[in-house]
Amino acid sequence: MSDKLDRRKKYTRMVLKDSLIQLMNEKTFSSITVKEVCSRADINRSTFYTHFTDVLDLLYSIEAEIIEEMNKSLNAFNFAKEEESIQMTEKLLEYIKERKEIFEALLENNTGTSFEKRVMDIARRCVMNRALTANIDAASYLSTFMVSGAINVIKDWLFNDQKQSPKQMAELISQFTNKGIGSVN
Amino acid sequence: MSDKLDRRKKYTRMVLKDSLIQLMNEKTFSSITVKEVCSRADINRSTFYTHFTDVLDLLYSIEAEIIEEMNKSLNAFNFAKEEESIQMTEKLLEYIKERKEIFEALLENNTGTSFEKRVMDIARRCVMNRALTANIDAASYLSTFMVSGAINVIKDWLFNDQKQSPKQMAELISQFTNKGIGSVN
DNA sequence: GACAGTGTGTTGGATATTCAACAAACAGTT
DNA sequence: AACTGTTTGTTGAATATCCAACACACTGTC
Repeated sequence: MSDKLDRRKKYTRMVLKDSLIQLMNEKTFSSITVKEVCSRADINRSTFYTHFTDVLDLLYSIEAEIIEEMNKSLNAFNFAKEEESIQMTEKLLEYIKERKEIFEALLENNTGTSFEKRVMDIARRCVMNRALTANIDAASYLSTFMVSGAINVIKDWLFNDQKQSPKQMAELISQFTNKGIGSVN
Repeated sequence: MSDKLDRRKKYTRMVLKDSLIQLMNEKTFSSITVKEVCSRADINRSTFYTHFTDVLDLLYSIEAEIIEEMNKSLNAFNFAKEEESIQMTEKLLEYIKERKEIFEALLENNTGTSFEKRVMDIARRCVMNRALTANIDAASYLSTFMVSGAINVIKDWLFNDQKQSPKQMAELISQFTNKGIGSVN
């Protein structure tokens, strides 16, 4: 998209995001203040407000970044050969695992909506984005929704289990679908 | 000193210094360009010139930072108890070791002046600074010059040997002086 | 020698960030 | 209820950085 952002803007947003992710690893989302995020990022508080309205807004922008990243992964996945797909699923799982606390924060901040619904919402938005881009055929469109088939397994692994490595998980999931996370082929 | 620098200035100088140190680990000092330093630091080249005149100037500012750090170490060292001194020497040696490439660059860039002379020059400047601050007695003043007694041992360790750990070196040096790196006590 | 390619300093206007200050909302204390 | 301390948005002027452009010097190549 608008990839021609000023160096300063890029940097400011990056450190603010990093700062929030760090803090989410240390305390609950609702206890994190704007002041705290800024002081850790070493960014003036007034600058924060030129980019984001509040901490939740910042969180959403991180989420948007994740969605973009998942989009790329899913896109690449659908066009990958079968033997590469397990490896790609593994990478996607690693990516999700690293951002576990963000999903937790989104969950915490959306009381009423379940974790599954929330993740599916993100997945749906991925599909929307992908549908808008060209060269998306019906098969790959459908395959994205197949992710939901594995979502409960992933959730369990993410928040309860974690006994398997991302690699092992990727292989496990590939047994349930015919191609990694899910594709109708 | 002027510790009330603008956040932006602090950041800019920091990343430029880091960038140069990184590059010095990869190639010779004289082959490093301003453009290169800036591009790695993700800082506009014109901004570079508002802080430093050229790459050598940047290097000197790193050196100045080191000198300041050595000053602190030496000051603390002179007022430390005997049993703490070896430990402090060890820390100082670790600090020097981490910045080995800077000394090399300074050496490379001062053909004609030997390594020993160069280090002694730095040491002298430390002493000058310390002499300007209050509460420096003759003993601690003198002790700084005692560093030179161990300088050849350190040099050998730094550029040839490196078989001993900083801890072992600190103990070794303490055998040659009566208190760590050197103090008349 | 003409030429293309690259790094150097420098400039001016556009843009982003800082800083200090403010009023307002809120939580906890006495 | 008054008080203290903290966070929140917001403002305006000061400051720093960015960016694009420029002339210049240097290097290697045809």
